[in-house]
Amino acid sequence: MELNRDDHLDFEDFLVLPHLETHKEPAAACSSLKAKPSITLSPVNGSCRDLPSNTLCVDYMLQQNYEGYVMERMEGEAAGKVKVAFRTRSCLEIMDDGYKWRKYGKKKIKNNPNPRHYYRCSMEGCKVKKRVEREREDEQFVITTYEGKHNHENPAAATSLPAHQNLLRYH
DNA sequence: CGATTTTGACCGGCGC
DNA sequence: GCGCCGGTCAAAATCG
Repeated sequence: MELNRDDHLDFEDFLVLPHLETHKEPAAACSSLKAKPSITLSPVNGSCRDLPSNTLCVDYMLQQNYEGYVMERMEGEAAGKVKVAFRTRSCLEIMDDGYKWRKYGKKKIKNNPNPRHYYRCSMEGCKVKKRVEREREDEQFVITTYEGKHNHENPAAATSLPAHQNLLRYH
């Protein structure tokens, strides 16, 4: 099963509101996060060519914080679900993406001194999962993975603007 | 007092 | 079959 570039729309189902100005970052360590993010998608480059066929790598620019993300279409029982992983330069591991998350696990992963955190969407009946871990080699990067699709609106988007308008607002 | 976090236990898949 | 590894459970602690 192949993915195509239009599937990037699913990304917005997970990370609707990258309003980093609410993160209260320590000013000295995270000055690069102060600017409001803008989002553009650029063409896939060659850096991800070893990925299996059910994954798609897309470059993603969040102003001064470079992102790359990988989408994977699940097979078997989880068929139809999409997994999205991306890398963030951030000194905080929890980013406010507009959804409410309940933590359900923490695990030390082999070859990584930093623990991995497991979250589930706390909305009733919503099975979306998220995991967050800091990269081993470069501690300034955080890897976030979303799995599944929300069965409800983003609560933050519902109280203000539709999701795509929230994105536009920061351009 | 309800919701969430913490934390070790538990469990299932996989390689040997 | 066994042990490692990553993911989840669940009871107790903590939070608001």
